[in-house]
Amino acid sequence: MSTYNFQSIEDKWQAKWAESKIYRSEIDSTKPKFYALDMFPYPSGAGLHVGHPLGYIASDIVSRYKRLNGYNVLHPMGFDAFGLPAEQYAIQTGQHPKVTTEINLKKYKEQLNRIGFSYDWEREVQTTDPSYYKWTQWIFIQLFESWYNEKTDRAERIDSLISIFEIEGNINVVHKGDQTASFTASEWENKTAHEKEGILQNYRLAFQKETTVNWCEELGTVLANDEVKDGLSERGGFPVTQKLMKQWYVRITAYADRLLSGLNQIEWSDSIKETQRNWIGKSIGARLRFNTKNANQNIEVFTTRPDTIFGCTFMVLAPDHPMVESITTSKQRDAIESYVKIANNKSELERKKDKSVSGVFTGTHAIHPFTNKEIPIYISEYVLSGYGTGAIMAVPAHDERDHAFAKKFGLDIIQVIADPKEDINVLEKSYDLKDGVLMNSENFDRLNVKEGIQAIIQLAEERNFGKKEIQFKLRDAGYSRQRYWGEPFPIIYKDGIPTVDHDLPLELPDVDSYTPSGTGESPLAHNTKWVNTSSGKRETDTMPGYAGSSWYFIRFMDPKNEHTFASKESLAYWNQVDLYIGGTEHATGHLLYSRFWTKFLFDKGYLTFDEPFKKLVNQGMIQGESQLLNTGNRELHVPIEYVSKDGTLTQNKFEALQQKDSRFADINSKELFDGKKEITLRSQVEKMSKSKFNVVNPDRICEEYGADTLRLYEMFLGPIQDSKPWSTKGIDGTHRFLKKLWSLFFDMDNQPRWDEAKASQESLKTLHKTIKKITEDIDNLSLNTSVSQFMICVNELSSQNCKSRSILKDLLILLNPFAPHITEELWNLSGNEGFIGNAQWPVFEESYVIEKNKAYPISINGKTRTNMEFPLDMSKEDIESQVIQNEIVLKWLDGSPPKKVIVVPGRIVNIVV
RNA sequence: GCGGGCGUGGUGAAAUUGGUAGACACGCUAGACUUAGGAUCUAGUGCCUCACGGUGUGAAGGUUCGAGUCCUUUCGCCCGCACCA
Repeated sequence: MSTYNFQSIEDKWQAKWAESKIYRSEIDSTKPKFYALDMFPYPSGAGLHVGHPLGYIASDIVSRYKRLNGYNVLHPMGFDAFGLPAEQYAIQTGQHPKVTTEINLKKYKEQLNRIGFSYDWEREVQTTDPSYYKWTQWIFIQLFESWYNEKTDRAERIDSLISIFEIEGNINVVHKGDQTASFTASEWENKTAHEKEGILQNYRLAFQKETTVNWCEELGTVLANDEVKDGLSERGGFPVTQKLMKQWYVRITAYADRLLSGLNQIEWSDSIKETQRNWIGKSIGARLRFNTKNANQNIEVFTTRPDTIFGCTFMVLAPDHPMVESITTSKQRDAIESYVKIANNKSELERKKDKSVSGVFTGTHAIHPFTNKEIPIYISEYVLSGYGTGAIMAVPAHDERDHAFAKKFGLDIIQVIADPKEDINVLEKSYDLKDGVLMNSENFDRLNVKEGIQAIIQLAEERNFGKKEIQFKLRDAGYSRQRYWGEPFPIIYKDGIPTVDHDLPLELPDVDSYTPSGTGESPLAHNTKWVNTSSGKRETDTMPGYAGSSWYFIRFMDPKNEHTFASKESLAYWNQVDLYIGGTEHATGHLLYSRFWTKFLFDKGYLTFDEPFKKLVNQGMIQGESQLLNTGNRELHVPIEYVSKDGTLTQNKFEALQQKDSRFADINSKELFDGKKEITLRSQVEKMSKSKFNVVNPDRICEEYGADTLRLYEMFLGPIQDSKPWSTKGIDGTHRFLKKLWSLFFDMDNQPRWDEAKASQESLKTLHKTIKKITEDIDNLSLNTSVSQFMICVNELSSQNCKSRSILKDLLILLNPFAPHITEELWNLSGNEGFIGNAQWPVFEESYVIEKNKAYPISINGKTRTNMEFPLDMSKEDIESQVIQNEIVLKWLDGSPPKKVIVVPGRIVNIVV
């Protein structure tokens, strides 16, 4: 057998690799390690399309390359299988989600294996496996039993906090958590167990809180902020409303600062770092207290612009601010109440859509802390209760939103910042920039904005009505889902107090129905036998999707350990993920939660690193090329398998389609084709999805061209970071390349071509150019240009009629990471021992590529006109004197002497005329 | 509105970081071999022009001997965040 029969080659080697377990990875302290990770997939029923493996191929190339360079490589794969889609599917079909998940998972694995990845499948993890989620539950317990000590700036055991309370109360405790009234040791002793737990919940890193949450009626569950897009659920696109519920939370806000600063020490793309910075949303400002007239109360506001306080002419509270009721005067009560009612009934989506200015006066005034002027207090929807203190000091001259409000309600607008560049009229338009000097601000006039902020905070602190404060947009992450298909909480309520169930794993029990109860209770609540234990009732909510995915990269290091989530030894050896490849859609979800959990486990002394992913690369999306048929009154997506390569649809195919697809059934085929054999369809690039009938399945490509061609082609399409449309047209080029490679080894009569003769200088040069380029490209993850270089290399070796076995052998090693099957086969056929994966990466030898001469481009006024070859060591002067005598140069000089001649040795000659 | 990124042939894209723009492929054109080709090989292919030559990296300026690359302005597209005080 010596023609390129990719199917039998690929089947054969995949079986041999699996049999010989050549991708098994074990700790080996004699070798440097490399941890290459893919974002593990969520196995849906649709299977993989060609877009999914893009990143997997790239990380597989790097993994194989690192192995050839002597690294001990950890390259695992697993499945994230808890969550909504599987459960929705289970409800629809009445099957247990475990069953459907297993079917999907099997299909995914088959598809992945067909592409020839070098995964160590012995390390596979599934988030739904009790031996895995045992440790997800364990980490939750660690969070529950920890608090964040601001003094040491790390998470510590809750036991130690309780000891402090017992000795001295909470007076000296500084923590990152919810505000807590101070108490002494004896006050602590006298509290009931309930009260104590209530206080501890303000400190715990996993805690319960009753708040307004994103409630999705259709899905019957609460969603995290990053699971909601524009007021609709990310999964399914159902409306999301606000609802008051008691929920579990994890205190990611305690880590806000460290999540922000940690970004500076990891190699991630600017855009994803920026997205995380935005999401964390740190702003430095001040908390200021305003007294109210008559009503003996203080209103606290958060502002980033304390320098503008002299321009504050009114205040605004969020409609659901707790003080609204108490400060509203009887005269205003009706108006306020009806406004609050309307505001509360609005869904998130309605509220976002409505940009109109509205509000109501409470009837009460506040006292300006500097001028002692009375300023009215309003409520308005434009102030959000969830940010800052839910109340603002309004400075219409320097805030666009306040300005609009002031205009509408006829309130004063006082300019307190002068624009250094031009005269401005703040009555027309607010001046929001942090650039300028203070005015109308008594003693603070002439300070610039930065100085003004400092000075006013200082004075506020001295006079005891405010202090410097930092606010984050980042919210604590909701951790409860009222659904079945997730990790159960290891929590039992004893007399209403949540206590830890240490008997792990707490397995997910069976239930009669997966349908949400609609009352906000999880389906688990139906299983009373499970819920009611001898020591109390179990928590019936389950954990969110990100619970299992936040730490899976750790479990891969030691996936079978029954005693701990991963041994100290394996953690110390495999350490951080060196290269993580995945989609950008996880920017504020998975990637942020993983960083949070890593930092937490680091604080607890379990990890020696506090950033999980050293380098992150986001692969672009592969879009589909939809084919649209114009039927006169509408355009229909034609399934791509019916469309010819040139984008036409034949009448025969169309009629076959009519039999299968009811969308086309009532179209009159004769009228549509009107005597023509085929119709040209309109193609359109859009998301690859089942609903657009444009999905290209990698199995089909493997069948028709082979996995090696698929791998090469996906890389050849362009930089992995870029999104690009899939076009099956271009794939012939990479397939042809593999055939050309084959014909370097075997001639047309299938006879071996190679010999043991010494390689020519030319071929050595081609080879070493290639070694250099491929090595650099893989290090930079510029894999598209690598494929080009391979093509150049094979083209050159072909035209050189290269037969040197040593050259061909090195070429196979270089190409192996990209096309593992064909290279393994040729390696074997051309008489090499063992697996090619055990070979050594060829060493680049500069002497082979050094040139003696250079064909200098000779340009006149920057435009290339001719080429002249000179030795590389020729002096500038000698080159110049020869160039100005050149025929073509003389023609351009047209008799006059050159103004200037620039000779850049080894590069270019430019003549100015 | 703020932030990040991107605009190069008919198409996917290269360009040693300021030095021959369009490598490598797809497609297309012509030819060879072939019973046939959706196989293989050869040549050509940015645009305008018979040609000499001109022109060309979204647009307009600028710096430079020289700009796809640097600077300024501007237009368009994609992504993220968004009454965040």
